[in-house]
Amino acid sequence: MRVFLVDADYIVEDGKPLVRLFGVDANGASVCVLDTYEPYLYAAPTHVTKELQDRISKQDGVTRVDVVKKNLNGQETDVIRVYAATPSDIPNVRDALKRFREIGHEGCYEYTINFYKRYLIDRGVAPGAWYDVDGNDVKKNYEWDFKVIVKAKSIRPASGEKPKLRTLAFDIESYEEGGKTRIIMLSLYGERYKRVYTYKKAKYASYVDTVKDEKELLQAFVNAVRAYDPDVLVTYNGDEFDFALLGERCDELGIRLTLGRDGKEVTHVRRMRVSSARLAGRVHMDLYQLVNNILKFHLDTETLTLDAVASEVLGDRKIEVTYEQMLEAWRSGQTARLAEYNLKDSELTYRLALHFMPLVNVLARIVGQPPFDVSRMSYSQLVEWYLTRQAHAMGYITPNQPKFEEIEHRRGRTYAGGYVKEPIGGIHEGIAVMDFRSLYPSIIASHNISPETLDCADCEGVRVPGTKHHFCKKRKGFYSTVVRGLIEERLRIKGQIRKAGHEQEDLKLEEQALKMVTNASYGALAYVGAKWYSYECAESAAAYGRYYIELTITEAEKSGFTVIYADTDSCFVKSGGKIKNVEKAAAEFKDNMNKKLPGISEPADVRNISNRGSKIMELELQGTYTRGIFIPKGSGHGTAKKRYALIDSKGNLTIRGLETVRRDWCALAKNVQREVLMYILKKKDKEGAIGYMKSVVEKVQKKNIPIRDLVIHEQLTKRLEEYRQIGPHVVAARKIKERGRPYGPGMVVAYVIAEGNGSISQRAEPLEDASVERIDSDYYINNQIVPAGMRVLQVLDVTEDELKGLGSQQTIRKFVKKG
DNA sequence: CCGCTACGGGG
DNA sequence: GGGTACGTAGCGG
Repeated sequence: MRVFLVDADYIVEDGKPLVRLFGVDANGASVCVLDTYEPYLYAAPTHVTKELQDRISKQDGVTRVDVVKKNLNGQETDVIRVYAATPSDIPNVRDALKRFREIGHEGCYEYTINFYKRYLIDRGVAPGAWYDVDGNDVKKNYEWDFKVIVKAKSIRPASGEKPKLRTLAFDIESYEEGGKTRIIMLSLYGERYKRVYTYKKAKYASYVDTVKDEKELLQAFVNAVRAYDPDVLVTYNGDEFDFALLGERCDELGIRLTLGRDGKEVTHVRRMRVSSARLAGRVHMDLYQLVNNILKFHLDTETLTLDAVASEVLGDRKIEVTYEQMLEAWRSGQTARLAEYNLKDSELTYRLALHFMPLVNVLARIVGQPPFDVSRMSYSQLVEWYLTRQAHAMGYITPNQPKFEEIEHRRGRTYAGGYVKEPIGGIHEGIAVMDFRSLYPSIIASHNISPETLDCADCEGVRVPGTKHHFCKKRKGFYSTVVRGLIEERLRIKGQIRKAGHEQEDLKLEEQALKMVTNASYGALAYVGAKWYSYECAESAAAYGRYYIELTITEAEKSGFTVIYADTDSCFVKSGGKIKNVEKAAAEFKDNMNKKLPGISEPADVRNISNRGSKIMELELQGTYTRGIFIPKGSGHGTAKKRYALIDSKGNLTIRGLETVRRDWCALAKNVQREVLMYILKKKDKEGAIGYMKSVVEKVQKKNIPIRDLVIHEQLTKRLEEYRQIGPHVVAARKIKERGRPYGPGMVVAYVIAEGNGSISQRAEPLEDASVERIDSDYYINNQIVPAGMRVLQVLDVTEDELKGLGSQQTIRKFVKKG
């Protein structure tokens, strides 16, 4: 039987753990594969003796021990593998072992690897991939909703087409009253399937089912999910919201949320600060988790709302209903539109899932962990699980997660990061942008950067520029080997894509996923909470990074370019005067540079490490632009960020670092910044921009602005009394309360800043009570409009006074000069 | 300017 | 199953 694996967990049966692998067969039928495995951890005592092994064997929970050779911190070491009856014994065994004098607090390893993860790593089984499974049919032994249940005899890697995964999205709407939140509506969306449940009568579309009450709604939901029988159940923020509230309501109303294919209820697995809702046999994909951890780095949107993400990814949006309108609709019984709104959310969630599930599956296959976990991992965790799998395959022990004190200690040590050449402020024309593909990973791979090759005693390495470190020339390091493997695999896939000539969806996806893991590999060395953290390695990679970008800058200048700006791995150039065609010159320059970089010509200091033929380090031409504005450091607030805007020959605007979409800015301020950029970059019209700013300031002074452009939105996240920090939105909410209108946690307070005495916060006025005549025009000018415009205009030597039309001496002088 | 606190997504 | 996200903004001192 050929099975596409999507998830794994374990149960304990007759005192023994049983791994459950979940998947679908070629026809899309649900499959559960049962397999046995033994939980264990490693103990690395000062000396391995028979006596110690005997003592460990007698500990509670320990079933047996054996001695294995493992590479621990670069040393071949005899370690004791300590087996336990069940996974839950492992923490107890570890507690007991750490009290052994020969082992101590730091002497146990890999005791935090969850049992099903342990199984996947050790057996070389990866979700997101096809396997040929041989086994005995044991379906009759279990009352589970799988089409096939087998006890595995063998599991071998196979290949197959795109898996047929049944996907279902859902979304709830809630209403708070008297301190209690109830679910008022619930929608589901799948393939040729849409349904909304609610319990208020109205003239609805045919997909709406009116049930008796909330309890029936919950039961209808459970029944609907089990009838549709999805492999993937999707939400947007379901971990922290939908499933949390569903759990609460089901508890109170006596409904069992039995959504698992084993008939079990949803479990809430704790992860760090939050908990995740997990179902047996179905993948709960919380798209918000994926977006917030991984995808946000690849999206333009700053806000990660379903609306913003769907809008960017799908080009489709939520139905426009404000929170207040939703509450009002429910109160007044105008629920037909609410049902449409609710269903649309599920539809967007469903379509986003179809869009991103293939990527998640590929990531799962590469990292070797289930989509449930992978979709909730941060970048550094993704790399760590990849490294953990490679470590096992290569005989290395995975380092322990650092303890709190260790993290604090690491935090205290900083090193020089990427090199930043301060931008030449102002407007530039004819710009080429070059950057290194995966600069840090390619340095780690090219220069053999790894914790165990650092400052090796048996070879005299070439010093890392600007440091007192070197890396071994004779032996390959674990970390560098793994990163090199990632880079080479990606290059191999890229080669396949090139060879295929046509669009290869699967290969593209694989290449993208490999890039994601590769690019996070430096972070997993530099991040203070990481298992493979190494201050010296991270410092060395950064030092090499500075070396290569500075080399690029020097060479670019020698070749007749003016370097406008450079940051870490990118270099912005324009003609120094003699270059006519910047694009052509930049292309030639990068080809010449690449001949000097490791991977094409061999680097001097890693002569013994074979990298012939593979382009590990590569400078690429990212793009060319007709015009750009660069904002230098030290102007305005926040200095470390790259802040520039570019426009290409097609008129596309690229804005970086200029936060035009911050939520605490009113719409007017955001529009002003964008408009000013368009004046400057598209029309080359500085005076026009100033004139525009002046006209806006004047309009605000005259209060001739629609009030909705001045509204600031902020959310109440708790009850009013709980606030210790009284921000403007809290003040506005207090006023709403005093004036006898409904308010409560979760509401988005819409307010404006009014004239009068007291701090800005104190003068926050709820939108409904506000009139444009009473707005504090000085606040809007000085704290919103002018700062937004000045971010851009300060570079062109425009002063604030000019914008406000106050006629400073400078302004007058300029005016006179021109006139 | 510094230190403390709150925020994100969801309804 | 250990650890306490993470980077930023606003406020008060």
